[in-house]
Amino acid sequence: MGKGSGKLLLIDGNSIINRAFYALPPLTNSSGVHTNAVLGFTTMLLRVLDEEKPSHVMVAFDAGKVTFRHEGYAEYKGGRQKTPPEMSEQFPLLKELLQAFSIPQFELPGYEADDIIGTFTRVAEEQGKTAVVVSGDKDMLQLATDQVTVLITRKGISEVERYTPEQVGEKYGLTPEQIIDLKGLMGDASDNIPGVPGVGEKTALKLLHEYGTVENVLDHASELTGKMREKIEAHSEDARMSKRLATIFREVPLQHSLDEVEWKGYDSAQLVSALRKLEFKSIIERLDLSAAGGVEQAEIEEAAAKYEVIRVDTAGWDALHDKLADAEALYVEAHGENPHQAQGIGVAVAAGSQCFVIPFELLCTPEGERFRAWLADGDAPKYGYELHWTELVLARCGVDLRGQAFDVQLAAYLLDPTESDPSLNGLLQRHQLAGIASDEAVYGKGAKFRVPAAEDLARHLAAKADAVRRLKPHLSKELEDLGMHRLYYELEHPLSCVLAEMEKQGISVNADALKELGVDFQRRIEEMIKAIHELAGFEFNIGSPKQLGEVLFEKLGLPVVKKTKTGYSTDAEVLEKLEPYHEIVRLILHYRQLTKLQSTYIEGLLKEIRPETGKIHTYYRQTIAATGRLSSQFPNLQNIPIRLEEGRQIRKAFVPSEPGWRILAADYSQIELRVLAHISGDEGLKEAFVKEMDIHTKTAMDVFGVEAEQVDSNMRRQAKAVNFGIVYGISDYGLSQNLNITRKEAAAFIEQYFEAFPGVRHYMDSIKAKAKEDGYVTTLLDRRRYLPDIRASNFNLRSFAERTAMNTPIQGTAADIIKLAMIRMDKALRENGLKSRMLLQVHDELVFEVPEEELEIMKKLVPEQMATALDLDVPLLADVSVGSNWYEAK
DNA sequence: GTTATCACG
DNA sequence: ACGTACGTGATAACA
Repeated sequence: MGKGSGKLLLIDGNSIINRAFYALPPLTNSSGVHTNAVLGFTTMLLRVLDEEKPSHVMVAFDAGKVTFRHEGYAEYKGGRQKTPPEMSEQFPLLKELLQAFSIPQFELPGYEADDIIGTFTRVAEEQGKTAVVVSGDKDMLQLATDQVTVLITRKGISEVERYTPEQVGEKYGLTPEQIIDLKGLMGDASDNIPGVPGVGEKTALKLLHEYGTVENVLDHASELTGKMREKIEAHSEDARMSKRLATIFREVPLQHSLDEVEWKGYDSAQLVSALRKLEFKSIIERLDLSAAGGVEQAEIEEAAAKYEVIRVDTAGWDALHDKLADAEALYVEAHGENPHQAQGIGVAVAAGSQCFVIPFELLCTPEGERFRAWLADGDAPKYGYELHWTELVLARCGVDLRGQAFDVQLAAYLLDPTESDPSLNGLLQRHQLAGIASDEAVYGKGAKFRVPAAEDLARHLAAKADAVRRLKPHLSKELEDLGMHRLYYELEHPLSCVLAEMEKQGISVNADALKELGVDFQRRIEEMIKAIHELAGFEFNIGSPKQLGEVLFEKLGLPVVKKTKTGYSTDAEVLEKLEPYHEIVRLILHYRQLTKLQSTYIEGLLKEIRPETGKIHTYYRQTIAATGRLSSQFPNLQNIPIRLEEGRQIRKAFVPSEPGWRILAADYSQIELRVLAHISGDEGLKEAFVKEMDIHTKTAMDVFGVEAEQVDSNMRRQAKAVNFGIVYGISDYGLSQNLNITRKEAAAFIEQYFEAFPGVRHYMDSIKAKAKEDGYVTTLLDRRRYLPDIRASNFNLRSFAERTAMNTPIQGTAADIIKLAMIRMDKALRENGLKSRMLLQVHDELVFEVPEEELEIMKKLVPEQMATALDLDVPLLADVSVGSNWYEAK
């Protein structure tokens, strides 16, 4: 395409979809997904394509919420109504459809669609091409020139008004450039652009016909009279700013050439499949595409909504009971993230060609008995979504769940643990299955949450149960294909049931002990506040990093060590460096420490103790950590203080739930370095563990080239840091930061380490190479993590991916091992008929409560099960200890 | 909602 | 030359 020929079609995506949404009546496809705005957009698009016959096409979208316009005026677009979920759920659909049309989409953080379009028209003009801009926003008229025509939708979107500079002149008596001045004076309520109050279109036009520009109007304000003069003089700054806000920025840094938006038409098969998904039958017919498209899409359409929704109420139970033998998928809906608190909404079961939906209130009625028996029947297999969470929700109203056969969320996590959208809709989309309505659209968001009418609710929950059923075969096949079948069925799936038991059990926490500690902390915090304010010379909020920064660096003039994006950094690392300068710093550090303990651990934990039982029930999330670790929420019991004595006291409140019982804790010794010894095969490292040497001392000996007797505590400390660095995927910079040494010195340590442990060096090199080759890394049990950035040309991204490649197999294998140990312990407790209970997991530690008479056997059994969970080339070792609370079990 | 900070392995 | 140690969750302040 040479210069001078060609016509660009530039579409303001946000504006058009917005117009379309409000112009067309609500419309949903058979699974309840709203589609009216996409339909309107499509109609407009086809019409303009037909009429304009462009050579190039693109659609621009606004990206993010904050643009450069907010820098000068934070209220820009403020007070706008939030986008209703029925509309926002249509954006992904539209974007998918545009892809099927082979139409490129542009968005750039910090800029709006009209800026991108403005930039394209500038480039088009420079290259002697013509352009047609489509928008619902009259602001765009400022772009009109001899080469650029602007189409503004009217009456919905089926018709457009065509504006060349002449037509702008006819309609407003202005040049296109003056449209900006018009807006500067009259403002725009929808974007929260103020303009001059009291000046509307009429007045603004009159002024502009007389004076031409905003600036000129302001310069000649003295020639005006009365109210008008007062208003304009009082709001001259508003007018100037409004003009700036209304000006389209035409220098957006886009790294694209016009060639990239050249449009050669769409692929019929792709388009028809997208249109079928949306169920836009009339458009398929209009384009005469009925014959196009593969069988696959037809199947998808057929699979969608091919079931009957049956609402179970007081009368509907019998039909459900008859079909329970065929039931496949279960979906339990509850509102809230915390399974120990979520409010039950409804239960859906997909069975044969029917989906039954039971309101949650009916679950525990006498009529629900047979259904509850089915839920509790271990021989009645159920596919589900987040079954572990579901089990806890049901348990709260005394309903047992057994027979979990497959969890689509858990499976999806194994297939890609870093996938950010774990929702059912996300899963459906990734497997190219028909989507369902978004929760946001059905229930509303945040405070506006409402359970819809029974019929709408039933349709939604039925769609979810059906989605689970449709997903299951795809996911289990993929697990099979990737060789992850055993990881799922032998590790993660059984573990989810073990976790649910632990969480239901909970751990007893002595509230009085916590409160007592809290009183002490509070007294000391108040003393410290006084002392800090006295040293500063005035009162301020020490907890505010902003105010603290001002006090330290402006009032007291301490040196600025580090900055954050928003101001001075005041984190512990910085404060430690500042300690010698002023005694206030030490107090602030201590204040921080105590307030952390008070708010997160005293007050936070007290809120989580259930008054009826005195227990805390955490929730282990099994599908969060990219490495395969668990995470703990509501509250997090994996970060209870231990490193500093003051915080460690908190652990005294964690006690056995039965009189006379004890807390038993067992933790793996150096599990990650042992894993490293195994997977790297390094002889020296393996030998160190076989001979049960102190690994940090051994490292110090090799790195510093000295005998064991010559290793002092400082050498050992540094060697320990090197070992941490190795596990994290070492870099000289990271190690230098940690040890407060120069990068050169750190690099020398690392080199020494690799010379002492050549097998480790080889492992680090080969795992990076393998990751580059495959695009992912795996653990010993074939857990997988993709590293898309491993081949990035950006140094930072690539380096991050390389460290992850080195760390994930180590951290992930350690996670595999303790998970195995948990399953084995659970089994061992049952098989030996023991009363002891597994309560907590903290990555390399398991915590139990044990009756006195089982102490001896448990002290042997637990470390033994942990040590033999997986057979490595080095021994695994678990240390065990017992106490009357978690503090003492150390 | 995002940011800074800090608790753990 | 590039500039971060790996993996999490909770809280208070701020926007």
